[in-house]
Amino acid sequence: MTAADESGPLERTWRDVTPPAARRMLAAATAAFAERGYHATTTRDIAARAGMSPAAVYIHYRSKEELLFHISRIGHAASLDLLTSVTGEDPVERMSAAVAAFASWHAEHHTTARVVQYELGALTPDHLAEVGALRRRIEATVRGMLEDGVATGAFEVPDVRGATLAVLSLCVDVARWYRPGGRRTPAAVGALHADLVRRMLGA
Amino acid sequence: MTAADESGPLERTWRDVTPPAARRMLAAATAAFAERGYHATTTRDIAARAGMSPAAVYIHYRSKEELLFHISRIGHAASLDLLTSVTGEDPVERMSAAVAAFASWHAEHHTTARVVQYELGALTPDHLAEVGALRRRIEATVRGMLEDGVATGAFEVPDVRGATLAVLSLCVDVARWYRPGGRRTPAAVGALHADLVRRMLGA
DNA sequence: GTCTATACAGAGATAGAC
DNA sequence: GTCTATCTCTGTATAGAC
Repeated sequence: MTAADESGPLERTWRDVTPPAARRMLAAATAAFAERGYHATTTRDIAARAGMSPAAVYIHYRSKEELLFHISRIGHAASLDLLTSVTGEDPVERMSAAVAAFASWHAEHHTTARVVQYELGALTPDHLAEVGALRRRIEATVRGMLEDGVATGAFEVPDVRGATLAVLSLCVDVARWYRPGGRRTPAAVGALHADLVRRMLGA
Repeated sequence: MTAADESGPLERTWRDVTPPAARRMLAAATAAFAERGYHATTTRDIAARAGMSPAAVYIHYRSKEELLFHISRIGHAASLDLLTSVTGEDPVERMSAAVAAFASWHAEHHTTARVVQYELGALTPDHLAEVGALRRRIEATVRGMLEDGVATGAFEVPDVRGATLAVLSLCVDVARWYRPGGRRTPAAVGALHADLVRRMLGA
């Protein structure tokens, strides 16, 4: 699949971005930023991947950083949605479902996830603040699930904040090591991590 | 502590690098790469942090990438040393000591660790291959400890390779979120992670 | 070994035609 | 909205004096 191909399931992240040219640019920039990093990527790279001229980048985005910001905001919102849409009576079940979804998202969408997790430093202070608010909600959601389980006695952890950090670490780090076509499918990564987290939390 | 200050314990990583000017440059480059990323760092930044002229970078290093390579190689070797120097009869004790050491290293030396873990993509193919060999030894060392524990029945894990990946994830990701002056000391991070890993492995 | 000065290439962003 | 052409600045690396 090329960066400009929007038909695959991987590109449903940009579904709501219009017009199509802006969406292609976003997908192209995500691929480029994930592969080489924000600062190593040139606006010419992005334009070429999107099949357009170098100047076309600036039709829909004011700057290269604004492109990054949109990717980061949409990516953070998508992963937050994933966590908040988890349901279930049992805290252990909720946590398992959340970890499976979150970890497999970091595998399936490892390009977007890499930009989301590792390019925060390239955002302007204002944009970083906006994304930071989403990140705090993500952390609070996981911590809430953990506290629920501790309250019912389903989890047994000495340090809730530390355990929250560890759960997020396990999932986020998937974006660093995951390679498509490797030993594990995204679903398998999710299942593996859900199991490891259950044990880590003493469920 | 400034980047050029070599007296602190944090700078013992570069102890064996001579002459002193080359060591200062390495420490300055590490600080800059960790703070802003390799590609966002200019050779002028590095030189200024080391208190020298822009051209001084090229007295001891052929290129900016060579500077990165030295940091990466020394950093990888240091963290591998940490793991291989762990001793003890009991596999659980060995794993706990290894995780505590490895995780706390990623906190204490979070600047070096960030360069080591997140700037591999900026290395030339030859340099990446050399560093890759060290990385495989690091992974094999952790996997070996895990297999030892499984053999004696001290650990109970369904997927040894997956668990190895998870143990490394937990430790490596410390370099991403750790901030000095935060809630936890490096030693506390090490202890927390050693405990979480013990439980994750069913010890 | 270190400096000042600078060559050369490449990057982000804009102008103006279509 | 998209293109071609280009402006301007910055960045890596080198030359040559001291």
